[in-house]
Amino acid sequence: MKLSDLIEEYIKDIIEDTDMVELNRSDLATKFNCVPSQINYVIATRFIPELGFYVESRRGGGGYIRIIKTDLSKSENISDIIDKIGNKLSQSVVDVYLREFISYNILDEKTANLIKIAVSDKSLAKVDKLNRDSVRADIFKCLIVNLI
Amino acid sequence: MKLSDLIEEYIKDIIEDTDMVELNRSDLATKFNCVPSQINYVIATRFIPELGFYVESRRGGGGYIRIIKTDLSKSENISDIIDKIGNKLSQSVVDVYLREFISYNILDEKTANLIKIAVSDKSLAKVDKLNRDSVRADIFKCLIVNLI
DNA sequence: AACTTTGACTTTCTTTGACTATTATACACC
DNA sequence: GGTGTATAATAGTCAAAGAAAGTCAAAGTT
Repeated sequence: MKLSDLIEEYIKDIIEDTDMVELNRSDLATKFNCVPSQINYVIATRFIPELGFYVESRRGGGGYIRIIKTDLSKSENISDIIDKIGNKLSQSVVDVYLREFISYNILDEKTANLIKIAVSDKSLAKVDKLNRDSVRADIFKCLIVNLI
Repeated sequence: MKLSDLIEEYIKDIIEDTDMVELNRSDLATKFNCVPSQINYVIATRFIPELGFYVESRRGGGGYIRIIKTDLSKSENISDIIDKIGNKLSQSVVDVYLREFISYNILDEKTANLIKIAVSDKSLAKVDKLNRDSVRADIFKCLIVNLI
């Protein structure tokens, strides 16, 4: 079995109980006798939001990598939805998606409204216009992936 | 290892009751077995005005460092809170706000989590770093205003 | 070709220590 | 007793060193 797979398994075993792990990158690297960046590789390829993982970290003394499992129990094909969304989104297309999600009971109205605000032009006023639709898509997808 | 976190926690424990602490820098440093300036570091990074702390001090004999917490729950209304937030926000400061909002029942956990994701570095990956904290602040404030 | 492993380089956060600034107190002098 | 001055007791500042984690591309595998 591949090293990355072993590391993945190791991490998932820990997460199983509490839906959360806090790793020390270099310790883990030492444990598996690999370079630290291998850990990043494993995380980047296996603990992605599409699979229901949320990752946060801190550098410096006492640093950590924290992986949180967000409950995916509902739909199985979020990644299909995400794929379809693409990497640019106008405000009006967001509305269409949200209405769709509501009608399929994927989201409730309150949540949908919150998302709408988060990705509105008002929220993104400081993002330059050329970039805005792709930032909007990022936030939108991040939210969808983590909410559904 | 995470000395600063310990010191932060220690101070916050004391503040909790009375919304105020008066510290003796060198005693505290001795207690935590560190150099006095570490205390300044902790204060400078964790007890900032954006988070509702006001710090005053005096040197010389009988000197002190006094940290006063200006309670969010005492804010008259949302606009006070928004004002306090300022126009730049790091991810970690967002976390602190969200925890605070939860503890004052201003937000429920689910909503807070959604906001956290909406303004995470992951969502904002395409916003260039110089701008990111101010975009984050915009989205955050927009959401707060519309949710509360 | 796609996936994995490795390593050099970067960025961020923390700890430490030398040096500086301010305030209180003790003591001398009138 | 008031005034000025030295000394001690604090706290502040800043930069260097240390401790993680992140990035990215080259090399290796399948």
